[in-house]
Amino acid sequence: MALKAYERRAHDLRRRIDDANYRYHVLDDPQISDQDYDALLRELIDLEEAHPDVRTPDSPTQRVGGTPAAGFPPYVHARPMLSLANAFDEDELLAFDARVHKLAGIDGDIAYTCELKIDGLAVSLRYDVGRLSAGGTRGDGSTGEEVTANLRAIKAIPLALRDAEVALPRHIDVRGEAYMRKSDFARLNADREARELAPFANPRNAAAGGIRQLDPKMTAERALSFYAYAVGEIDAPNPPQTQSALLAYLRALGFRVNEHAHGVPSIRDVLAFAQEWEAKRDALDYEIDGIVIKVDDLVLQARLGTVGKDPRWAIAYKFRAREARTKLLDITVSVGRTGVLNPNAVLEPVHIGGTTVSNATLHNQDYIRTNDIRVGDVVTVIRAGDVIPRVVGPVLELREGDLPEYTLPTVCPVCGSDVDRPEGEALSRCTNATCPAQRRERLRHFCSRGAMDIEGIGDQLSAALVDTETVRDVSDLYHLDLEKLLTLPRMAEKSASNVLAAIERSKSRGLARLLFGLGIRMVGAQNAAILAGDLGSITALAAATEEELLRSEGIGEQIARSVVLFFAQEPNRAMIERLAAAGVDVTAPLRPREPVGVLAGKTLVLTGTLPTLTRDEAKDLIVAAGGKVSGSVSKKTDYVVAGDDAGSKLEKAESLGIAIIDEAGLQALLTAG
DNA sequence: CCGCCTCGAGTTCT
DNA sequence: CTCGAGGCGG
Repeated sequence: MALKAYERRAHDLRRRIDDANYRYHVLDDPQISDQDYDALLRELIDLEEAHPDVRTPDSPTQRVGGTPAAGFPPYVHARPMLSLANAFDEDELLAFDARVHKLAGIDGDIAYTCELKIDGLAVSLRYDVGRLSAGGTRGDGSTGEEVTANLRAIKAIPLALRDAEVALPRHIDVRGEAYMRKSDFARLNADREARELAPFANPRNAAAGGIRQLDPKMTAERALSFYAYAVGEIDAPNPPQTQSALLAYLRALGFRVNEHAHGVPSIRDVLAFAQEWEAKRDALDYEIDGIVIKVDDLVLQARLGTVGKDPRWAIAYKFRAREARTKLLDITVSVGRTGVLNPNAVLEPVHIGGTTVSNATLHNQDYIRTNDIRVGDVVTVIRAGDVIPRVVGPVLELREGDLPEYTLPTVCPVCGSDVDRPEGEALSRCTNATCPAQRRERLRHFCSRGAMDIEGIGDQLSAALVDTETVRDVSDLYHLDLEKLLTLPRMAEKSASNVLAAIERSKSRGLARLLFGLGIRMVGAQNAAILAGDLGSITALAAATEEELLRSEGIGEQIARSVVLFFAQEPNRAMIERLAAAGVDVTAPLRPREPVGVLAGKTLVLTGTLPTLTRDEAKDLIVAAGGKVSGSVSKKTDYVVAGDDAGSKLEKAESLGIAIIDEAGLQALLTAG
């Protein structure tokens, strides 16, 4: 059957536009001018409008066609999108290589593929018989959000695969990174600033926001780009057998593949690649935060398998902490719940690695003095292995004129009372226990998760309650009513009754958490639990002498004195009476002398993020089984429970030869008895 | 009295 | 997570 003339023309236009797209977005080698491109697209749009029957789903006019979705449906990955373990230095890369050798039972060199780790958003694209049928974000690795319409708006993502060089796969999931070029990011932010919108902190955030736009037109405006680097489920004749072949295959199918990806014969070449790109990263037009190393042989990859969510055949080498220079505009001083004066650096906002830093703690007077940090200095700020930025010191050659040395105020910046700094101690404290700042912070602490866990009372509401004198001490919480709450700003029926319900629920937390919540100096969660378990009730505690308290494990003179002092004060005694009278549980089950349970006498340390349990849940389980949870690893530690992104504690455990288990291992221990 | 171990307190940004 | 400091064993 003969095609009508306009059908042939539509087909021809689509082919030429797709080709121009491919050359422009994938090959970076445009052959026709923007004007010519626009003319072709215009003609096709007009043609399709005149003859809707010639419109096809993969027509270039359909990139921004989809209707805006309300929220995103879940997108289930046929094969999970894995996360990567991190290496932070060469030794860890070498350790990775050694592990691969050991697991694979190979003596000679192992070939790897090195790829730049682009800082964007990982997505998965599903192609059925050569056509983009769906796409989603990584999410938790097994389920993400279905954002097909938005992914179609990214011009570097082919709507249909090319079959010129390789046979089309019947089905393929292509994984890659959606990202924003630095130049596009700069343009976007300039535009947003002109429109008085808040600029994005970095290209990654802008890209992620772009993908999650409800209107695909907005995604298109973000000018996102895409690099393909992996394949999930695949059903194809002669699929590639190595990662390097896989990248070539993706390129043949019409994807952009990063041109710096590079196969190497051994780990030594990986180190060279890492060094090269750590030095050259700023020259690229996109952000990278490291490199990804994969075992090249896909059969060997499959043999090595995964542990948890991390493949054993790949690792991410993260570049060392980023540092930046910025101006120290001011030093402000805040007052903590114990009265400690905390100097904070107010910085001219500066981008470090992924985020904008504008505040950083300066710890105390000594830290400021020893690092010679002065207001007005240009300072160096780093973000090390942790996420918390640190002001390391001034850039002395940029210091202008005579800047005065900084000294902490000698009176409290909030209430004006005297500040006390005992001989030899690092911290200065406001001496006024009724200082509004201290009262706000004490209330916040009382309501915090580890203490009475009152949902809805955070720093905002704590401050409002204290400042309006609605709550003078924590016992007043239990005499609040709707009427009083509704007088506060941003408080309506709904939230007020939620808060009241949360307060009601908090009455049954028990003595250990109550004691911790009271914020007695030197009594944290651990000591509170010990004291509660040994004395059983707040009346017993209030009546106890120093000598009696000293019998408890880990309680020495200082702590005992602090507890006695707290209960000797009349306002505190009155507060406790009121708490008990309001129905707050002020008792605790007495601790058995010898812990019982399968973990009796065992000390465990938690690190990283566990797959299903929260840190608190894991801790509760261990304690219930008679075990102890400690914050730091030492010779006395029996097990380290390691989850995702485990930090230095894991290293320490390895160096001390302490048993390391994962969540499943912990569950096994718990059920063993 | 010294050194190890543990605990407390405070921390940035999204 | 890190620092400072209290508790306690050697």
